[in-house]
Amino acid sequence: MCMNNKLNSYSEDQRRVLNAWVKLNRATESVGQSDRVIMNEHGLTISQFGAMETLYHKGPMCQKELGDKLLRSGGNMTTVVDNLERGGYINRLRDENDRRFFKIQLTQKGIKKIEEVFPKILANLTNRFSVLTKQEQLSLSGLCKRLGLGIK
Amino acid sequence: MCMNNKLNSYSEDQRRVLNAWVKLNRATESVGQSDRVIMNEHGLTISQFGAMETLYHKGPMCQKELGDKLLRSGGNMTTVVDNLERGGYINRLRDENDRRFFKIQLTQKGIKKIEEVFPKILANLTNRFSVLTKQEQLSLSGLCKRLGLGIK
DNA sequence: TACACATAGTTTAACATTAAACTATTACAC
DNA sequence: GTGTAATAGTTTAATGTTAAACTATGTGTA
Repeated sequence: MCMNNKLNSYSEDQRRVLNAWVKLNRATESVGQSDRVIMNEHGLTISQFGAMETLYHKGPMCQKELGDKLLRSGGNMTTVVDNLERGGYINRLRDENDRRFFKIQLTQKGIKKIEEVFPKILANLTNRFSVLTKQEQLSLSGLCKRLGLGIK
Repeated sequence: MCMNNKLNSYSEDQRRVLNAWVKLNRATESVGQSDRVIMNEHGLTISQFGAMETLYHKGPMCQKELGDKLLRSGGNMTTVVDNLERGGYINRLRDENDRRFFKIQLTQKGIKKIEEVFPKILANLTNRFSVLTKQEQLSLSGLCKRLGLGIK
């Protein structure tokens, strides 16, 4: 039926990997985009929410560490932290022991915002993941952890 | 030990969902970023590769359809297709039956490029997914498909 | 001390991405 | 037929994102 039979030219192993990658990507984007709509309704971007959520749950840290946790480049962290600072959600505190570092910490306004938005994101995630059983959620976690870290 | 015990304030159900979401995101980003390095070495961005790969495997289509498949906005497709057209990788063909549409199709240069780069991406994916058994890859596909589409 | 090297952060150019407002074209109801 | 709604695509403003070159600061060694 299909005019394009190029996918048939790949081995079974290759098709299985391609299919897994496409499904993984689509699931991540689909859930992520439903989160984004909620964040936007509260005036935050995905990156801003991600940075604020990390600072909220893991405490103050420097930009480099934040970028490492969020898998983002240093230049990108400068941009995102600039915009959060302009919005009054975070402060940059120069580390006087080692002046290369800033300690990034949430302001009261930032704490209030993340405490307002995070429960709504959590509710959305709980809803999205409710199509999987508890065991399936644990299974997905385990598979993704190994895939992300390269652990057999 | 940890100064921030906020995560302990969530229910077991909530922590399981949060953990699954973090792991899913990290795995997708980790694999995606390894793909990106390869694409960049060949002068393509992730979006450009994604559009060309879709056109290659599914045949010519209009921008809207391409955007639907890639989960991207219409405005974004204009940008990406503009840049691909400027690079000589695709052509816009006006549909004379319904002049609202363009048919986007790969040029010979585009076909040559995707046939050069796609095998390297496929090799990288095969390598990254090799930490999972065949059964685990199939299991991951199934879980992600249901999560992405909201199917119990 | 001086100099090489490493690390944190910034800047720039190029491209990606969205929402929203917009144009052009087609479909449909009356 | 005419007007209204729907659809494909474009534009704009704002933000995100990277790589690469850069500044500032600290480390370590000769």
